[in-house]
Amino acid sequence: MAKLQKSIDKRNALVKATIELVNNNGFHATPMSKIAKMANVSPATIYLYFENKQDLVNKTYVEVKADYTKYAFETYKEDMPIEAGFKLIWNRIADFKLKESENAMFLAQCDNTPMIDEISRQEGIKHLQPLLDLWERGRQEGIIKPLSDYLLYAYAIN
Amino acid sequence: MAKLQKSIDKRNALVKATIELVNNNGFHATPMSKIAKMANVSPATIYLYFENKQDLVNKTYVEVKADYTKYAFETYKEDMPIEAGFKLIWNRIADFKLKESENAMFLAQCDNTPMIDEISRQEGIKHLQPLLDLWERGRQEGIIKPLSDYLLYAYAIN
DNA sequence: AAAAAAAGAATGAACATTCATTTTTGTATA
DNA sequence: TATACAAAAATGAATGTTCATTCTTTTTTT
Repeated sequence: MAKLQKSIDKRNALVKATIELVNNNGFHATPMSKIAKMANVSPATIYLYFENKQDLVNKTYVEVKADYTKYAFETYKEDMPIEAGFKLIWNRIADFKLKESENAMFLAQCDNTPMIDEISRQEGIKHLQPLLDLWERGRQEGIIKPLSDYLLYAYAIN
Repeated sequence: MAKLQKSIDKRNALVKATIELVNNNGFHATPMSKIAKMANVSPATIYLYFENKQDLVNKTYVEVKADYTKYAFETYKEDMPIEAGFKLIWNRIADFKLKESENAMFLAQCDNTPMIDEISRQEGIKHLQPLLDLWERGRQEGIIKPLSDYLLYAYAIN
């Protein structure tokens, strides 16, 4: 009971400010004082909602990742044909990156940086399980060639 | 002349240490003192080779990016058929990520983070021109569908 | 022996976190 | 319904540390 006395709005504002500031400046270059200011809160108040800066960014990461995967798999059904499944998910991911670009950008930074604790990283990966399952199913049905495995390493072009 | 009095070995050691430490800790969490220590040099010495920390990481980025694109396009010829060209480059990129994973990791961090100055970022993009040209050629020859354009946004799955 | 390179220690600013108070909220009593 | 008061929430300022950069001195090179 007594737990949710603290304003959920304030917490949300802190998470939002974290995303925006980290996107623009990176984790270590965004001081707690600025996060506080953007959320209209005193620096000390952040510590009522989060243990410390690391905890704040870890929790933000896991939450955004959960939103992301929820969106990606929203319309997917496990009994879909492999190819249709991939196309669907692929498209949903594209949508997410377009429509929620702030969030997508934040995830990209977290995923390519040592800024998130290993534990929270694992936590985030768990949400991707449906995709890994689909991959495995495609493999077993012989639709995914061994070659693809190797090519996967080049999934991004910067 | 007088310029290259300073040891190229020392400079290389600094660049190498930067890559390793930034990979493990991120830009802002790797102190100049540690970079110096790993390169067997005094902190002050870094400033004989680079203007400041930002300059060190900018230059490191541009150099690694140059290596990367050199490798990616090494065997590519401009008169190749579109598809063959893409496959070749794609494979070379995959190779690079496997064989030079430290460097690839460093680039990924730079490309997904506000840690590099805009100017150096542009500088890095210039090297990718052959790929953009190929893309444009594929478009003109009608081999690349408009749809693909949209899907490009989902080129990565984390 | 002059000039260049390198060193280590010193400086000052930035920042995460804590501390001592103040403000707000919820509730029990009149 | 109004009042008092305890608990929770919020605050702003203080603390102590970390670090980029500079300064002065020493070492190396030519």
